[in-house]
Amino acid sequence: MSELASPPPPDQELPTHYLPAEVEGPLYERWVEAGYFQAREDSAAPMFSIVIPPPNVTGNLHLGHALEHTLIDAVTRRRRMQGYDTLWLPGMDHAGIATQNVVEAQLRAAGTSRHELGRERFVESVWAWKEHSGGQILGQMRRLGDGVDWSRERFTMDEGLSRAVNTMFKRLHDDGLIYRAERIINWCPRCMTALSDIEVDHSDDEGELVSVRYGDGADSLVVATTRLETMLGDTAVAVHSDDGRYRHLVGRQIRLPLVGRMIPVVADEHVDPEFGTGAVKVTPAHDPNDFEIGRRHGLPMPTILDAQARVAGSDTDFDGLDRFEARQAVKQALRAEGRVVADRSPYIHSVGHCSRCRTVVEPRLSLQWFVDVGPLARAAGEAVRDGRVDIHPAELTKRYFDWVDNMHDWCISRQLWWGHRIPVWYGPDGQTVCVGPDEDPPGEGWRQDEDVLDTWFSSGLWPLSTLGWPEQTAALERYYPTSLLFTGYDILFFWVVRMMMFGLYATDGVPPFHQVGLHGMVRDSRGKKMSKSAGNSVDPQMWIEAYGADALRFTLARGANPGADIPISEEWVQGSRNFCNKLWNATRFALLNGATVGPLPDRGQLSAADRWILARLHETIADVDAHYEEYEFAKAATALYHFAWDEVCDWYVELSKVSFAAGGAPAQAAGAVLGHVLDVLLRLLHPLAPYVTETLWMAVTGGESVVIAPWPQADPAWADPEAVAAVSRLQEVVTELRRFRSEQGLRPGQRVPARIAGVEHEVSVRTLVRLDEPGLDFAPTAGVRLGTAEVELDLSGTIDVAAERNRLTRDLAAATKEREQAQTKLGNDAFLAKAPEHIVARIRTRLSTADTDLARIGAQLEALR
RNA sequence: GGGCGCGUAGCUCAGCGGAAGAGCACCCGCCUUACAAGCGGGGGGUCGCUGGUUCGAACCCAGCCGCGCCCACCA
Repeated sequence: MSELASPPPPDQELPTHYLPAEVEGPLYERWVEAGYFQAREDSAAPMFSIVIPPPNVTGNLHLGHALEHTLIDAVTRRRRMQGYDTLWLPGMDHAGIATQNVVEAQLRAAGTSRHELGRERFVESVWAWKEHSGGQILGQMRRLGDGVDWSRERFTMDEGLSRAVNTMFKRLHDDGLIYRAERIINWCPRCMTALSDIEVDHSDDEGELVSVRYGDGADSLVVATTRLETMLGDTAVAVHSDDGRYRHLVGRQIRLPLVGRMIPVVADEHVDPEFGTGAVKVTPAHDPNDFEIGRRHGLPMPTILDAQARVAGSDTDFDGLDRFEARQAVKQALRAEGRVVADRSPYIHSVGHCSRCRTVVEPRLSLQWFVDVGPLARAAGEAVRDGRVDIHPAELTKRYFDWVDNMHDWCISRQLWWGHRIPVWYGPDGQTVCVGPDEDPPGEGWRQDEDVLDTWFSSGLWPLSTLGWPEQTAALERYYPTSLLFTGYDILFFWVVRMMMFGLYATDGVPPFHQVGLHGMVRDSRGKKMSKSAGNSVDPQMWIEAYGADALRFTLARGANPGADIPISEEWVQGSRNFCNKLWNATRFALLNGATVGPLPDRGQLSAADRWILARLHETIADVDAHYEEYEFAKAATALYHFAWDEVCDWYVELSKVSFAAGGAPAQAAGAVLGHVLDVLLRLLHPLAPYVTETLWMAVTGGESVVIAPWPQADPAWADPEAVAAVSRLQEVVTELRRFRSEQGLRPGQRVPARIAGVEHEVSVRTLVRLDEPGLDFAPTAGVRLGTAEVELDLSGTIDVAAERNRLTRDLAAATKEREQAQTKLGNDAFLAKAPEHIVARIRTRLSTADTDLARIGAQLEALR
């Protein structure tokens, strides 16, 4: 056990309530000034480094940030107390879409757009907003007291990051893993940019399924589509090669209505003969499947929609119409020709939407940059399969594999203006050059690719770029790979996989972290996702101000089961604040009664209560420590909550009053034990409630700071089954007597004379239940018996017979049921033969207990007649 | 269409093979000298349904029913 060689605490006067604002004020500054959170790069201590997910800068701290930082900070504080050298690698989103979304929304509200504003001024605006909201959010983060260096400099897209991005692009490019190709990509006509697969949200929407006859006479068939306007770009009709219905048509040309051009009927395995008519129109430039069919059959691929999804270049009267207008116009025209065979509406089908603006995504043939993820994803999968990287909770590992094993090539070019520009230059004669970080761009007549890189390209470099990569810096040497990445499961694919791929690639096989920890999303008290549109989102700042950062943090931790979402509401935060207050007052009691921190007295000097709470303390240490190790914050928090409140406050503190009242050696022992228990408890709680535990711990121990106090170690030598059993019996007797009192309508404060026999710790019982010694005129009017305990009470008058009979009757029913259950089991030969010894023994004990209870209760009921 | 997960007290959730739990809410009594942000007592659940395995099932298996989430190129 670690004893603190510190002076006895100064006389402390704590107010009766925990006042978070007063506590938090100076502490954070003090921690930072003392350098508790600085990594000691020259130390020989083991190290623990964490990549911190950058908060999205949109102006306000939200509960997601608060949760993430609470948990990461808890992990870090524990590691620091365990003697690790710790480092956070924090950052703001440096190329993220959130900020430019905000700016774009503002522009839209002002009736303009980025295209009117111009590239240069748009980028300036984004920077300005980033500066503004970034500063604001950093200030808010500090209220949580996580002790990280949140200086502005750490959160800018600086030269170092650009260099890392450029280096990675160049390497992948030169290795042939980045290529440029015409593909069908997801295109947002409003944002006017390409989107990667995961930036598209699918939902089941109402549309219409229109069946149209293509061709004439015998050379005709019926196709169905939900996007009728795309027929203007059709270059074939496909059927399955085994489909007898259409065999005669394969290879023939049929006439495309409205447009008039002749298109072939091709046989392709992709077509499902069971679906619809078994014939499908093929629009290679506007549908991913059709594109593949087009490639297999060498079909032309005319584009008939422009960047804003207006019909263009179709050589028809529909040119200039918006895609949705065109859809109806085309249908009218086809109907006029009598070609619409069926029109199912509404037809529910899955439609892709832009995750930024909800606009319906249009598949579009366009020239984009891609990463060939094959070898990268394989390596990312391997690193987890062979155990170099652990994912917590393990259940999410399967999802990870599903993802990396089936990953499509990654479209990394975006037609946005804020971000890292693709470092490829085009020469006047069609030359292409990828310019590396130390190379000058080519001169006159060359122009750089207009596109910028997907935000996750730079984010994926986080573990590297924050440590100075591509330079071989000392930090990189010391802190790569990091120990842990802790983030929400929702960005396992977006971010984690990307970091894995880049990290492994850049270092020839060293994964960027040893462990990945995943937490859930914050929900409201009814389990609904918090969102601004649903109106149930909460500004954590308000709760921090009302209840304190500790209350918010403890609430979040108490709900954080790995990988599962956590519900939260104001009542929960209140409960946590109340818990902080409980700790506060328990400490206050300890200080008022002269609790000390120092060597504990010999075991012989300790009361049963002392030995009991110390045994429970060490069980709790072992328990809580194991939970922390597995990132089971909810279990750690709950265990501490119940130990502190139910055992320390409700029982040990009450029992210690007997010792303190006795004075002398018992009082000294209780003071030492109480001081020790609080010391350890506060240390265990510190990761989850840093401010209140720091304040109280300093008050109790007089130590410099709990931040640098050693992490408690469980010592099985403190186990004490005898004391645990004794206190358990004591609790039963006290509870039974309290129950009697309550049901008899006795006021809690009213002292009652009683004669007690067969009870081990009589003085404790008398104190806890407020029973006086019997006087000369003692005239017992009621009795309570439990086990060996016999208590006679003088209620000076008649007792409430009805209440007492009611109480005993309930007990009788319970005992009867108990006995029946036990008897049934014991009467079962199979049970006796097959159940393990200790289970049978337990049932036998239950039976005998039930028997004695029945006899006792029966006698008492009899006596009431 | 696939995959994963969940249905336990009014609400949010733990428990995951041997006597149904917690927090909040609810009812009764209390300003009892650390704490009314508190103390003591109490009520409340055929653990989604139906079968199966087992001496024993909230817990394991199968099938239903009802919810989530993720993935997916069904025109």
